[in-house]
Amino acid sequence: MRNPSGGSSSGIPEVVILRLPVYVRVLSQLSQEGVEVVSSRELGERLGVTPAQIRKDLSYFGRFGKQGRGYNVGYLVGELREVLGLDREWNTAVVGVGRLGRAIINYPGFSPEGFRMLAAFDADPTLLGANVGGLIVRGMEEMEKAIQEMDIDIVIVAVPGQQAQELIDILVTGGVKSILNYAPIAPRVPDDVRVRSIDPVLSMQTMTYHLNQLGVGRGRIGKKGRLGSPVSRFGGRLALAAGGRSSAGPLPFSLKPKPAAGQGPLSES
Amino acid sequence: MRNPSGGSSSGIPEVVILRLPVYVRVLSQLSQEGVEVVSSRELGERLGVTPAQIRKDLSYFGRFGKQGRGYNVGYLVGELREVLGLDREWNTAVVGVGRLGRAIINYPGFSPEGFRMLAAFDADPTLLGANVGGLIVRGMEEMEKAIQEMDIDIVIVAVPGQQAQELIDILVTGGVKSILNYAPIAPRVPDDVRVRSIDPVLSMQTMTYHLNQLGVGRGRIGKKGRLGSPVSRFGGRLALAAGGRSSAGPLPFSLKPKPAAGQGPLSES
DNA sequence: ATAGAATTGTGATGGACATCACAGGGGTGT
DNA sequence: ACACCCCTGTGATGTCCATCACAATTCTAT
Repeated sequence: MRNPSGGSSSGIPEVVILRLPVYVRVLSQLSQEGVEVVSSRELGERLGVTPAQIRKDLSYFGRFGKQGRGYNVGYLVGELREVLGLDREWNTAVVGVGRLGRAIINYPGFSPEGFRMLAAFDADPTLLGANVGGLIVRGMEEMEKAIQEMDIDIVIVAVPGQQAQELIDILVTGGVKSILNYAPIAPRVPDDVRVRSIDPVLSMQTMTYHLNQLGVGRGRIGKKGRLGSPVSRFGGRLALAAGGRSSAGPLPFSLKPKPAAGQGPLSES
Repeated sequence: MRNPSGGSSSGIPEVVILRLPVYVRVLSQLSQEGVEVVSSRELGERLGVTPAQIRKDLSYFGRFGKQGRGYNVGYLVGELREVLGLDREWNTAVVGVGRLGRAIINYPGFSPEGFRMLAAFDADPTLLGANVGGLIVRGMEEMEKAIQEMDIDIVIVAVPGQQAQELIDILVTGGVKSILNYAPIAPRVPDDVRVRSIDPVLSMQTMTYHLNQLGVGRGRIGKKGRLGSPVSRFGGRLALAAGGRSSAGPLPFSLKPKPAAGQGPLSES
């Protein structure tokens, strides 16, 4: 495969793309505060990122700064918004109109950012025709056609885990290229499809490791009990005072699925 | 700073910790399906990860497998749950009981995983005393004391962005070491505090970049308009047919905040 | 004008981590 | 009991990307 790393086929690393929206957000805020010029150092302090990283990230897309001075906030935010496609509107649909799906549809944060919620689908016939946040719930059999006709760009998956992979497969077959997945699974998709997963439980479970190392709240035993043998080894590296950093290491998964070729791996974000 | 990379002070890379919960999830599923033994190859196919990565990840914590055979599913899942602290219960509290906070409190996914929702706080006096999903909403002035008395391990932040950093500062001062942040900000915390952020809009905004490269749905112009100059450069790397992979590159932020020393950078996950 | 201070953009460097590749061990069938 | 196949655990290797460090440029003050 041509593209050994995380970048799309242009030479821009995926990590960089993942940081841009954060830059945009902070820059927009600065702009609203009336700040006209900002240096990579100031921006870095505000974000907890090194100035060098910011400069290098931006350099992938152009030369937006002025030596000795910094970046014009309004200009830079505009350029970045254009790079990210945030100067456009994007059509989205939600599949799964349960508790979660309804919360998503009613979430007021998408629309101001240019994400138009245009359709909702659910397999439950009793929901059919219901009005949820201004959308009429449609059946699954309409989905593929409707997505194409309405020119949906991004589909938000909010169905139970058991049905999620199957749904995602259908979406992929139907030509959907971007999926925001709320189901607690590790979706598999082809290389040209992008999935981001939102999974609060996973996030919590990665924090418990560090709490555990800290020796926090010992004594509360879960009801779920061990599934395996009771032997407790720990590879020899007990590491008291695990402390550690909060900052983010690179994320969970990066691999290039060697075995199941043609399939993307675990989701991002 | 001792710990140059992403790992906590033990030698275990943070990326590895971030993958473990996913392994646990798939292993639990296999266990329920009655599978008793699994090889790193099979596991890798199921997850979209190379077998070598799985073996190496597991090797940080012990030698759980058997040559020529694979891993005993029940045993492995038990060991990993112990490593992650998933064999215990964890006390959590929610701050911010608006639309989002209520959805979080009522989310049925936490409790089966051992996360006990024990308290809810909000600054809005009209919410004080209200019963939300079985929790009585308390005022912010009670928060710090209550968190300590109730032995809260993880605090979920669901307040508006403007108040989020201030709240997080208070939590940190109060000794909270793990925060799940739903506010659309890049929280700054000291190195010994862990934050994971959940930010659907950010996730969407990283996908639009690739859609844009694909030339999807050109012609829909956002209302928000450009903020900066109209000049449209693109650093020379136009990259048609951006295709690219869906798989996850490492995550957005990893840095070791060089400037603002002692502060953690952008959130994880 | 000129000196000095600040800041960008980028080649070079280094570190973290994914992948490779193989020695060592174990199971199975004849 | 032997031969064969399979699979783990891990040192060695390679890749990606964050950081460094500096030449080039711009602004400010005098």
